[in-house]
Amino acid sequence: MNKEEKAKYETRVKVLKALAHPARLKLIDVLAEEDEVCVCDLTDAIGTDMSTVSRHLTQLKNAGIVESEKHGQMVFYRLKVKCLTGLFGCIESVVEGHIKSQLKVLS
Amino acid sequence: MNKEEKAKYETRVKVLKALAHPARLKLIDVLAEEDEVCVCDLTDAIGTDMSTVSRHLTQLKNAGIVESEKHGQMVFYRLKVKCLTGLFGCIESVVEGHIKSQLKVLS
DNA sequence: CCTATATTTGGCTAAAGTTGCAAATAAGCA
DNA sequence: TGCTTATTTGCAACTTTAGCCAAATATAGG
Repeated sequence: MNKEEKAKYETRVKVLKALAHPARLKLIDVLAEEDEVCVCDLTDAIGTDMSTVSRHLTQLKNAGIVESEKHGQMVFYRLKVKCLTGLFGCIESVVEGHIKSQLKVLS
Repeated sequence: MNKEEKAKYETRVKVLKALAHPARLKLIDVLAEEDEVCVCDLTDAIGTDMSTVSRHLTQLKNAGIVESEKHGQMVFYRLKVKCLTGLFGCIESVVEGHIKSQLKVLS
C-alpha cells in the first residue's frame, strides 16, 4: 500500500470508527428522528455520564457526521449526513446473511 | 436503552468494527476485484505479517463479510457481501461534506 | 514417514479507546 | 456580582485492539 492508498483508507476508517459504538449509533438514531437535540436530552437517551455523551458527540462531529450550534447555554446537535439509512440497510443485510449461514452450518 | 435495543446496536457495531481498519478495507477491495484469493497473496497486498492478515480475515469472517474455503493446504477467501460499494459511497460523502464545511470555516 | 509450505493460534507488548469524577468554561438569571 | 445550569476538558483506571515472533496444525509431495 502506497501513501495515497493508505490515506484513502484512513479517511474511511475515521468515519467507520466514529460509527462503531452502540452509544453513538443510538445518538444517530435519536438525531435522525428529532432533528435538533441538546446534550442533556441525548444524555437521557443514552444513560451514561453527560461528559461521556459529550465526548461521543465530539467524535461524531470530528468525523463529519453531525454538526452543532449553540443557543444560549445549550448546544444543539443535528445530523449532517442523510445516507446513513442505506448504510445501515447494508449492515443489516450483512448481519442477516451471517446468521442464516450460521444456521446452515448448525443444521 | 433496553436489552433488545442494545443488542440491535451491538450487532451493527460488530460489522462496523470489522470494517474500521485500513488493512481490512484493503482486503475487502482486493477481494472485490479478484473474487477468490489465498491468504499468502493477501499478505503481499497488505504488507504485514501473515499471522496478522490471518487475524484480520478471521475478524471479517466473524462479522459475516467474507467466507472461506480450503483447497489443499491453502485457504481461499471470498467477499460475501455485495452492498459495500454503496456503503463506501455514503462514507465518502461524509468525508467530502466534512472537508467542504471545514474549508467554509477557514474562509 | 519425513519434509516443506500454508495457515492459524498463543503469548507478549505497545497503542488506542472508554468512562466516571472532578474541575474548568460559558451563559442565563436574580 | 454571585449563583445556577449546560457543556466540555483533564486525569486516571480499565478494556480492547494490533502486531510480531514462535509454536502448533494441516496438507501435499517425495
